[in-house]
Amino acid sequence: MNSSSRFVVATHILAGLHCIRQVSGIESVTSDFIADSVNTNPVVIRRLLGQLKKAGLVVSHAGSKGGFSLAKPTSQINLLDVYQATEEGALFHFHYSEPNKDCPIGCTIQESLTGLCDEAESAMKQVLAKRTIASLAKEMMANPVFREKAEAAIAAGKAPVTQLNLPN
Amino acid sequence: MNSSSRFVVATHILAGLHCIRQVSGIESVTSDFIADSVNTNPVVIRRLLGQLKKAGLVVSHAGSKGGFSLAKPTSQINLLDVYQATEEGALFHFHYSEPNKDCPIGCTIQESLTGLCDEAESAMKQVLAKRTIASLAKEMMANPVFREKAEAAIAAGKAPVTQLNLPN
DNA sequence: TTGCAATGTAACTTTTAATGTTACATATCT
DNA sequence: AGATATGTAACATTAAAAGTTACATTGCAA
Repeated sequence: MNSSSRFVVATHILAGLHCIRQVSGIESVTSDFIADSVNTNPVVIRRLLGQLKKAGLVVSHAGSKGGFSLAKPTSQINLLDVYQATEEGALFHFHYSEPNKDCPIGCTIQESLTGLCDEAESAMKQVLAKRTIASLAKEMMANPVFREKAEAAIAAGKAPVTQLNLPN
Repeated sequence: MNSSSRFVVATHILAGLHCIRQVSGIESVTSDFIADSVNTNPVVIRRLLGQLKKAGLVVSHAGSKGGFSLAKPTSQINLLDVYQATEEGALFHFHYSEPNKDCPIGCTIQESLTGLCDEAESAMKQVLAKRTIASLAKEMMANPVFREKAEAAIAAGKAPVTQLNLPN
């Protein structure tokens, strides 16, 4: 099977860009700022955002006042887009060392299993395709914890704004 | 995401036990024999079969003339059983280092994403649940390559039998 | 036009999980 | 008793992900 947390982190970032824009009006965010939220190294973030950029989900601006911003409306970005942009290869790993070429079982299992594995992977992807970043971010901002943490950040002077643009 | 080829290898083994019994009448197979088909080390096989044994899919017999055999009809073993027995943990990995506890996004993304990831994982599992080892093995034995390799193994004196019990 | 603040990326290190290997205690058949 | 298995601990190897350092490049702005 495939192995990484890139999909989850990328989703975190994209939903974050949406929330920040909604709440503060800020469009462009640096890799340092994001790394602080995700709790990792800025280079890791830039690498990941490089993949999202290739996929047309974000744009970047180098230099002073630079950063990353969303390339299109988040209602047009679904979680399968994010998955495809960040995770590579098939979900199910076949053997590292090929099965014995003289064995009737080893020689036929692969063909028979591949179809089923593909089908299982597709079923998983169909679920991801049904949900957008916009919908996810909306749910997050409706969570009371969101307002609470955002207000705490402002009170601590750690937010780039002093006013929250959140309903009610 | 989760990462291993254990599910695929375990499926290989179980389908193999079915095919061997069907073709030759042999019920019990050693880890050495299996390792040769899978092209790996016998200890790796014994470890994996230990998991299948815990799950009630195979039984083992120590000592001379020992080996592994199926614990129940392969029509009663589906691929989800195999998956659950061999792969552990959730399909989607959340961050290794927890997101920043003061960040409104980091604190809310997890709750919102978990539901979706669970749903995607379930969709994948439902596909696996629909297919049995019996059905998979039947398809493999219907593959012309199966007969071809099996006859070659007999001709080379590498098979434990001299006659194939295959239709036609 | 100089300096600062950002991305882009190469090179390297660290960490983790899977897999492979060796060794040996234990079980069981003949 | 001896041969042939499993069971499993301990360790080695490999591969992928993630983290880190360093620096070239870009672009804004005083």
